[in-house]
Amino acid sequence: MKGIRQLADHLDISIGTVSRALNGKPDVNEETRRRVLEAAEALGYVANQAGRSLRKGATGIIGFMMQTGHEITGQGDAFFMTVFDGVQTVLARHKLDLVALLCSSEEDPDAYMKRIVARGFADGIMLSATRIKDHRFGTLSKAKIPFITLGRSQSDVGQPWYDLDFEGMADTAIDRLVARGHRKIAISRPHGDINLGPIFEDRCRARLKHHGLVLDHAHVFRSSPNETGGYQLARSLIESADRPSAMVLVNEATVIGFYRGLEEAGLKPGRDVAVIGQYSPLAQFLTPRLTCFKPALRELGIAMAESLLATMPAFAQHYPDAVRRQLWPMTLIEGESDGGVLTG
Amino acid sequence: MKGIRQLADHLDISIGTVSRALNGKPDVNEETRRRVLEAAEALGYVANQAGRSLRKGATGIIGFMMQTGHEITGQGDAFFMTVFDGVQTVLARHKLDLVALLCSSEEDPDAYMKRIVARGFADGIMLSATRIKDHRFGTLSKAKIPFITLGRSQSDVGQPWYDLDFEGMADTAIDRLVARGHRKIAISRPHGDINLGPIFEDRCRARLKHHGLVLDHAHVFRSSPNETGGYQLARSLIESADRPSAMVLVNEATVIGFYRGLEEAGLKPGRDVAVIGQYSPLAQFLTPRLTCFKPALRELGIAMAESLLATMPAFAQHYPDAVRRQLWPMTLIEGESDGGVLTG
DNA sequence: CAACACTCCGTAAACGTTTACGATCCTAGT
DNA sequence: ACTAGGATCGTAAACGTTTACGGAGTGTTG
Repeated sequence: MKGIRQLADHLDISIGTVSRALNGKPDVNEETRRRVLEAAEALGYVANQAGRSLRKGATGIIGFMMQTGHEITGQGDAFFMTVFDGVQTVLARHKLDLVALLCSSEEDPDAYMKRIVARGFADGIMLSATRIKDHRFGTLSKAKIPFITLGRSQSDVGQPWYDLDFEGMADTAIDRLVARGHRKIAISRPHGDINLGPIFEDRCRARLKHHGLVLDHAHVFRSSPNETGGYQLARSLIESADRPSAMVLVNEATVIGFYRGLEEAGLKPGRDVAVIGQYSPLAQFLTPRLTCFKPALRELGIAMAESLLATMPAFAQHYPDAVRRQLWPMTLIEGESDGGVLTG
Repeated sequence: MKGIRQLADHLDISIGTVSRALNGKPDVNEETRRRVLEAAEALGYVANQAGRSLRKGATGIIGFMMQTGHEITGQGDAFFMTVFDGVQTVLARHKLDLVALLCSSEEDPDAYMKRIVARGFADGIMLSATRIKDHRFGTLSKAKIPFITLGRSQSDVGQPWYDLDFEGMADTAIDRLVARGHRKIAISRPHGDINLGPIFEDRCRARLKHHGLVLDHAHVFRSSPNETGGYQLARSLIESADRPSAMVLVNEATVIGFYRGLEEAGLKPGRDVAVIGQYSPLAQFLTPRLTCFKPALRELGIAMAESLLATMPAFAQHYPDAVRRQLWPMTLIEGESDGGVLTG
């Protein structure tokens, strides 16, 4: 089946009518519409995407940008896959397709986004791993491409965003540790310029201050968001002067390396060092089970997709009260990794 | 910048010349070419993808299909991300873009592939999680879309494929366990119709037979390719009559759940039950460290991309001796999880 | 000087859609 | 019977490129 031309000839009607029939336009006889749909099905006709995009100036694609090279995307694929799944269910309603735009580790993320934008790849973009200064925001904004971010940034241009409620996580984690008698509490934040870093550190510091405690700068550790990063984190913690009795890990991928690092030094998580982290599918299979914060990721995907569509003129009508920006709650899952401080 | 028309007007030359200059065609004066390139750069002109695809009948996109909903893609994102990274480096040479095509858990993979093919989404496709009978092969073959699979299938249509060398893994793992005195060896294979299942089981059985041993059907376990699947696997193993002393896990995501399951029953991996698995970033952080088989994934991506391009007329010339099909080797990483059987 | 070759460039068609506009036909109201 | 208006459909332009073809100009050869 070549194109709409052949389909029209086969039915002996004009291509205009065929197009209208296929696209559900009103001014076409229901009987003809039925014939057209049947013939299209029978002959396996599907509209050519290039032709359609060219004419309509839209691609019907929503892109989700990710970085390959697991240095950065150490977040575990369960994370993104689950979010994607939620996004999909919303996009499917509007016959939009979701694709993951994969930026190679060899390419600069900002340059990559420029290419994607210039090519007119997608009608809307979702992006994560937001940095403190993130040029992708400006690129998208200038090109007037609707987008939403998972994560905040100083480069905010008024776009909608969602983010995990790391503030809530910080507060609850600190409160909990303090209540269990911990006084010297350490935290880890992603290294580099990931925006989450300062947000989490500042909030932890503030909450500790609220309890009359201080967050020692030497107790703010930076780690790669992966297993090895967690291992090195444990090493650093062990060697640190005035060793803290508790650690809050903001990145979920570090926890297993952290556990291992402690164990090699004869320290047991939950007994010698209290550990609180972010949920990952591993959390409940660790020994001791990790006390952690778990976001509802599929629902996050749904909400983000709706928020994005609400900013796109073609779909906004369907989402009059989508929540534009939101700190996404995480629920506490109690494990045994955050025991109290040793008394005596 | 609207289109090539504006750029041509601005330079006061025809659009034909501009197009030729931009695309590196020979019959254009080098001086004019320079001017065109400079102006394009200055005005930020980039060719509209829809127009170009329409005319050329090609999109410049290679798609890699994945399933969301981590039931299936429990393989860990480090896995795919690393493969992608390799693929990218090859595609970049030809200005091809790689996107991940995400099939929602709610949609049938075969139907999804049909949609993608019909839309003319990509010039070439890579796919994984191949099933014993996989209709995607036929869909792609009929549409004459070049594709390569990561994994084999009975639905083979002569397309190029790569696969991890699970046969080699089976042989080496069995040999190793047998040499350490194990006689009752169990294996786990993915449940459902993933093609890897029968391949791995058959090879393990054959290798055991080679040693004069039999693979009891009751000792062939099926598990979901994720942490929970591993946990349930341990439960099943523990409850099984005539309990095996060793287990070979073909899926890397199951290992942590398996460890946990054993521990809860007071069994120690490497002492009470020997465990051999497939590498994952977790492997070396488990206690005991997992003895496992590790593929070079980035290189796999490179090789697969080259093999795919070799089947595409437009690029074949660059890859005269790409390896079309290949069992990708895995190297043994020795941990402490596969100790010998208890004597006495 | 004719003939030819070569370089460079402009013209226009083609790719497959969607959609504004107008034409046709039919029904109903006067 | 005449007109208004609605239902349905055909026509053709437009979207932005690439590329086959041919033309103009210049230089080279016999």
